[in-house]
Amino acid sequence: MDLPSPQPGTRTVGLTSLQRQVVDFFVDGVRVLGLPRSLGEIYGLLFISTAPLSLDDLVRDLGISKGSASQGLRTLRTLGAVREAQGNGDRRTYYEPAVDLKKLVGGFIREQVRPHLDSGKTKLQSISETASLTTDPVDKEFFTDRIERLESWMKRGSQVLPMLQRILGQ
Amino acid sequence: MDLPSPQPGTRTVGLTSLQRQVVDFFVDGVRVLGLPRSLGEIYGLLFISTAPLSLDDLVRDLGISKGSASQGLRTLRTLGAVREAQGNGDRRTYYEPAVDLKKLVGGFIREQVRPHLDSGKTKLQSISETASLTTDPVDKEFFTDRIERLESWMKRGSQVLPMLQRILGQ
DNA sequence: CAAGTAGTTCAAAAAAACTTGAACAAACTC
DNA sequence: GAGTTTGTTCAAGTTTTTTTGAACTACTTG
Repeated sequence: MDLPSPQPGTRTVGLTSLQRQVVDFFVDGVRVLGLPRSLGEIYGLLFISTAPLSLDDLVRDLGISKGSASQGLRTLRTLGAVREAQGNGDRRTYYEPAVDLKKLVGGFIREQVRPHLDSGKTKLQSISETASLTTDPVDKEFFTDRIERLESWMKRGSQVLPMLQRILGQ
Repeated sequence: MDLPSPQPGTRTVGLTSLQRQVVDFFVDGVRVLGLPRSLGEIYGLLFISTAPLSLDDLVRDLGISKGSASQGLRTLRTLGAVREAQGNGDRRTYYEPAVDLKKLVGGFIREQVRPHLDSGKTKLQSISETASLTTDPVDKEFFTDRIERLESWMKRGSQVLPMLQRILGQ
């Protein structure tokens, strides 16, 4: 009744070769973004699935633990990269991928980039205060100059994000 | 003759509090970019130094190993984020930071982003070939649609990079 | 050219990040 | 309402990444 038992040492044995290739593609993709491998696996499989998948589907097909799947799905939901599929007469939850680049980029910016930009701005303020205590006028001018530069970097970063989202979104 | 000996368990003890704060700022910064902590430490210290620093300066002030400093400097050079300072009558090499945002972003794109985009495009081609073997016409149409979407994402990515660089550069 | 200095390399150690799985809570079913 | 099923949590285990440091190369200098 069961499918052929998995070859030991090999994960994602239940996948077709297309699925495996797409999963790999996204595993690489999320790695660039500094996100864990499992996110790429989950998103990738959803992306190339013709129907929504449940947590158990992911556990079985990807050969990952329930814990990984659960946490991965949560992160992907937070990022707006997956959503629950509607209307399948079933108790369990099925997921489908968000495939709108603008939305994906937006979620990434909101969750991963903005928080760092914001904390950077806070840090910069206290750096500025520390620098203001400098007594040597030559040093002080140099520090002020560098700090202004950092402030301009942060400002540009903030300006670029909405642009990025606009450019990438359709 | 020596400075007060370092407090055990604490690194970067040789730094002023301004230096420490700036180093922290960059440590956070490089982490977002998925680069190792030591790169942030090294770049941060160079950034807030009034004069170029040698490898030994970095080892002493940051409390990192010679190996880390050497490898970190190499990566930073590759990224175009530091360069050798000219004209100090001395055998050893002194480094100063590149402080032009355009150049920094350009180096990051060239070294860290482009290679992944390129390998992604290659992968996508072979995915496309695999999908073309699909017999079921409904599946085939779905796969084709998804792959086209990926292709459009990659294309947009490629288009955005130069724009980004332009927008951020001055 | 011997002794010293600057810097690199890379195997092994340490640290950080990710995944697992067992215990748990919540919701459903009969 | 006892027993399933679905999904979450988190401490412990595993894997991956980063750092260290000792051995080495290549200069330099007296």
